[in-house]
Amino acid sequence: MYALVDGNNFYVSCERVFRPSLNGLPVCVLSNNDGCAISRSNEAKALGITMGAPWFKIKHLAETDGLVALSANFALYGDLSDRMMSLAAGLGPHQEIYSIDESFIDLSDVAGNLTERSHKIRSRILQWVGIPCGIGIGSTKTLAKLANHVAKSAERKPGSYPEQLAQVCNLAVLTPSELDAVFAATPVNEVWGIGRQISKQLIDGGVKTVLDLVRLDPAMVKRRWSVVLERTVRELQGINCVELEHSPQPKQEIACTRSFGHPVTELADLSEAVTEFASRAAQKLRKQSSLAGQVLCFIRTSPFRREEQYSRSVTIPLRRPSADTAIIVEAALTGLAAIYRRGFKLAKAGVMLLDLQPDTVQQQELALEDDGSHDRSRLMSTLDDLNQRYGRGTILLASAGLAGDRRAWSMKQERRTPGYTTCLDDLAVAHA
DNA sequence: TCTGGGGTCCTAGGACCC
DNA sequence: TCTGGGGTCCTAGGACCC
Repeated sequence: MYALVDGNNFYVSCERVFRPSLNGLPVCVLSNNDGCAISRSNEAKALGITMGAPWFKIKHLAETDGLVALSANFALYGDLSDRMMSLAAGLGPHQEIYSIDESFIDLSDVAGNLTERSHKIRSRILQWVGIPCGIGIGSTKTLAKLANHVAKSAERKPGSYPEQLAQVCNLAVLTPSELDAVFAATPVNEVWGIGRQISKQLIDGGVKTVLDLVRLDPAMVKRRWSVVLERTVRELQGINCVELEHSPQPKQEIACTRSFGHPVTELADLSEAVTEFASRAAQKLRKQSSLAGQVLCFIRTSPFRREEQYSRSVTIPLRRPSADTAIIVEAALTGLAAIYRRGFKLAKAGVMLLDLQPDTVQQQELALEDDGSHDRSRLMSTLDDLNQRYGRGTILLASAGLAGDRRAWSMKQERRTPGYTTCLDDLAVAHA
């Protein structure tokens, strides 16, 4: 038995914790560059704002309907996420943190009334952290996800599901006919693992609701679609196919990519950007104690603009696996020089680290004399410590250029809220 | 004028091997 | 006109997730 605890409209809810005046208003949080809406309050959803809607297309709603848009403040969301997760962990013995706002809890050996217990945890998260959650319970992870969808929909859209399923929905205690009714009321595209392409194919084939899907023969589903969809069908039928991850697995690839605030044409500016992306990626790499075998660098124009497109990537193998910022930046810049072409308005660039392996199994080269690698790794730890303590960008490679917003490629963030819980200068002040 | 960032898994097809 | 069978490894691309 699993529970899925999921923060409602998470980023917007985080902003509301520190600005309660936003309650009841249509609010959305924008992606980097204030590009598009990535979190929406219920009121914003009711205005018809879809996930990923470009800001310039919904901007007019600020004047006509009082829509409030905020730049993403990931430091704040990460911190509130940690607090929410530690309370959610109280639900059962094992927790898998699935994303910034979701965690699965293994309830297999938890005694007592799971629904009541979940309501208590939900209230505690709301009171202690300020984030409203939905909790779904089911015998597989896919069913728990579905239950979570029901819990949130029942609350947001009265009449969509029975009222008592709002906020906490435990599918395991429903009678077979109640369960069928829930399945029949849920469109197939709401199922975890069924996206746009597959749901279109299913609907074309007459499979419109979860009830239609759960009644299919898994073997047929595998033949006609894939093992992935077969697993989903089995999970909906109550057969566990996706285990809980008890400990977070190290990443198999690490990326740092950004869209630019303005189009970039010059190699010098691109080199600064790529230096920074590669440095940040290397830092993430060291944080999970890994080494990279290859470095990928890419640049591209904006696919949304009607002009000649240019998109190239190149993968540079390292002579031996490394987590050294200087080596990774050098590889990325070598790659950049190879794919750069003058005359294109570039909109985005990125660095990815591939072929990752634990730093404990590093294959040593036959060294006839001390190659200084020990000193290098101490230098990297010192670099990370200083940037951790005094803030990102305190120490960086000279090829990263000037820090701050003077760079040609810096992203736009015009509606950023304070780092309420992560920056001393931004602490809220209580007035007597 | 203005459209995010960071991941995972699976499959098909090519290269290569005996 | 005709051209085996079986296997592994790698990569690119598609689909999905939040």
